[in-house]
Amino acid sequence: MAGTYNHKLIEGKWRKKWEEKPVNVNDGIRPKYYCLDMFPYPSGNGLHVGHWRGYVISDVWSRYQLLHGKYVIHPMGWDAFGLPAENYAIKMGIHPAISTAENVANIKRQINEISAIYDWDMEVNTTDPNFYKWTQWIFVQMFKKGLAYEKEMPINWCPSCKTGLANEEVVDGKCERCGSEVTKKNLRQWMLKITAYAERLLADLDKLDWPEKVKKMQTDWIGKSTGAEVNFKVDGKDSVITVYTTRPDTLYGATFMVLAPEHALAKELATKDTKEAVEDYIYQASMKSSVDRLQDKEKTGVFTGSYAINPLNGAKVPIWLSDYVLADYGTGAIMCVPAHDDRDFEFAKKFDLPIIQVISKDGTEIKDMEEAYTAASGVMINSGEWNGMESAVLKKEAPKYIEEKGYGKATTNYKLRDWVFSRQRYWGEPIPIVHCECCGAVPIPEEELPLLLPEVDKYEPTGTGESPLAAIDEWVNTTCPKCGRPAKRETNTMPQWAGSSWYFLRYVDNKNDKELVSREKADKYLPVDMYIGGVEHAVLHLLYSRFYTKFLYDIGVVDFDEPFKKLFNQGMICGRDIKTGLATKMSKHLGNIVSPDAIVEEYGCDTLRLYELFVGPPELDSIWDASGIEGIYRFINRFYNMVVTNVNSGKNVPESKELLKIRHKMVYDITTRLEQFSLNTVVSGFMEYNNKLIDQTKKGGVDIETLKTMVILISPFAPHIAEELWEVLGGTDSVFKEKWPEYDNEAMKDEEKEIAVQVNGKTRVTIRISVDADKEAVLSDAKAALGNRLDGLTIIKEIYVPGKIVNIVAK
RNA sequence: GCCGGCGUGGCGGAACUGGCAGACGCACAGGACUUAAAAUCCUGCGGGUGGCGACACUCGUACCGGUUCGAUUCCGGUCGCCGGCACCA
Repeated sequence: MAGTYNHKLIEGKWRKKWEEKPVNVNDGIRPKYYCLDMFPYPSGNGLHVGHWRGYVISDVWSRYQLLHGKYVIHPMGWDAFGLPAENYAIKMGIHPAISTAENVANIKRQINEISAIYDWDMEVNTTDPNFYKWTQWIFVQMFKKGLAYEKEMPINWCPSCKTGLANEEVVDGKCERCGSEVTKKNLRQWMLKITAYAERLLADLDKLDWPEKVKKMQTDWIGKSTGAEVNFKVDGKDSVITVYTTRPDTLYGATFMVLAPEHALAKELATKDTKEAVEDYIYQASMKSSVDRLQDKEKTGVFTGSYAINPLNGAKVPIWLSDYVLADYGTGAIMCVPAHDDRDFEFAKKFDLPIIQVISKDGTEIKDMEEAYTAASGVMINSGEWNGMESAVLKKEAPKYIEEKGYGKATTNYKLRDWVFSRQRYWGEPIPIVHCECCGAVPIPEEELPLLLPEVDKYEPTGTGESPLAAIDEWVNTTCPKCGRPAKRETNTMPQWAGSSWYFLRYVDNKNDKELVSREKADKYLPVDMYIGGVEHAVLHLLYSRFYTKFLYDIGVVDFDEPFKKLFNQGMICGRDIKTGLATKMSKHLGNIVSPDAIVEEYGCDTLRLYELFVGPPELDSIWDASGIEGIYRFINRFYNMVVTNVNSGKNVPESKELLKIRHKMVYDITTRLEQFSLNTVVSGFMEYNNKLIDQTKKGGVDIETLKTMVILISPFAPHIAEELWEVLGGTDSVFKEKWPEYDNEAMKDEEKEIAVQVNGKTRVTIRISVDADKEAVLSDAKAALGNRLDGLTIIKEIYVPGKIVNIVAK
């Protein structure tokens, strides 16, 4: 009987049948369920087993929804703009469109090996003009609403990629993509005003069924703080300096003020004596890269020679410049309270500035402070009319007070910055703008979209801050759509995020040439119910997509303002570093990429699907260890043989109480584990129940209904063998036309149970009890089972937790 | 530095709201079948002590302590690893 399972025959047979007759079709009646994968970048390296895992997880979930009577929207597409294809073009002289198409074909072949229920009629590709037409259209809408604007500014510049980067793309002062140190460069940039949505992006996180970790990362990234802006007059001048503080309660403790070197007033605050030093400091600061600025541990600064007046008490405080104050956050100027802020304390110590304590633990002043007192609560001292107040209370009331007195106003600030949206590279969506001397920046009329990416001779970035498009005169020179006079095209392209920020909307209406998505289809099929992908997109892609969706909601394209209701982040599959043996990311460079192709060939798709899940909890990183595959393959064989043996025996075993109990428990276990996304334990559950049913087979056989139930349960995980066995069990149509089984608590109940009997918390024996036995009966059984173990002990307490445990406390 | 998460056999990992720690699988060992091997099937498999023996006792979920009849689970502290943020006033 053994060895009759043939994965090649079975998988080939069902793949063909599904192709002829898909199992997931839209009949217009079933409710929709949208289960989305983060679409891949079509890399030349192809897929490795780590990519597979995410796609297996989403397919299991999709098929599970299918078995709940849903029409599952489960599409796939390609995030195909971006640097690797362009770098390859520079090296090999092959047009990115060609290498991208080759890579797409290869990866599509690999994805089909998964046998997921992807609907390829919905396929999208961000580099397809029919797709990027709408990426450009969104940009034009944003421009019209004032959300896309130009700005000359120092931006993060990667000297290796020769392009500007968004803040989010700079990691530890280095380029997220290539690891080069990021410098600053003054360039005219297109910006998207994501800050206009900061509050909504923050508040609406509450609506989402997302991992807390991701919500927290977004919360931190948005970085909301509340406080007050306070106006300080400059002594002897007309100027006013506004500072932002989250601790207006400490205003009496402000002993100096610091401005960012880039602050507009920095130069004019200098006096005759300080002019040279001040200008030198400003120059030095402008030369520093962001990395230098971060790495300087020691604080630097220079006194301007001017003083500011504290509006509250009229105190004269010196004004300093220092690069520890950021120019682009708050007002670029701060009041310094060294007694209660670590950074101000350090600065005060270094430059010997006064320290005044205004919050105290118990009303007394600390003598010779050695570090700032940063505790959030305490009693106010040295603070005039505020003395004796609780600082936490004052912190809340002070902004109002400051506003009433006319010293400033209550303010909210966000760390989130506007999004640097232009890239000086070739392989991206051209920004659909024309620069006209008379009319300024003019968007290309919507009916002229898409603005096609032209052919170029050289893909190489110029390095001057202009994209290769700038070299194509006949493309650059055009006429103004508004006044018709000669004008020049914008030559920057969009970042890779542009397409991925909205692609999920397009799948459901990918051939529409009138609209981005019809409102009818959007209402019917969107938004995404479940989004599955890696945690590396926790801020970038997921924040941008939320921003785009909110914008499209505001202009009436869609009727929802959050794109992804539920999010699941799968862990990475790591390889081992060949030298050190340590777990590490799979990479071509390390030569430790495991391709799924050979595994599918040898063991089959079902085995690999199950193994991908069995390696560990889906949300955690796992290390790939090929030796475990054998175990799954053995399990599939045993399962196949178990079912076939029972069918061939011709016994037609009736469903006994025992079999019924196994069946219902099995449905309960598998369903609850699956609902909790504990997919590794679902697989081990299949093994457990298979072992039980093998026992039953030996004892006399298993009834058909139980076999059918197990086949349905396993079908989302191992669809080919499930279909095959469904047919063996007499099914005439696909197993995916069935309903997910339900369990009955009554049928699952045990009449008898084995429980542990403990003495002083240590298990001594186990006894079998009837579930509805009363406490006395159980305790007397337990004592009898313990026998002479209680001899010489005095029983202090007897505990029986019904159906669980007996514990006798004795001395 | 701040904020999260984690730490269980030789290995991957289980253990639902505190209730028999180590499910399931890998590796390993022994046995059956076979002329033999592979495959398959059966048995064992955290450490220690005692016993020919079924077994008994004991330690054990990073470490120290606490709460509890009972702690891998809850609380406090220490160490280690991983992730996020990092002069945001």
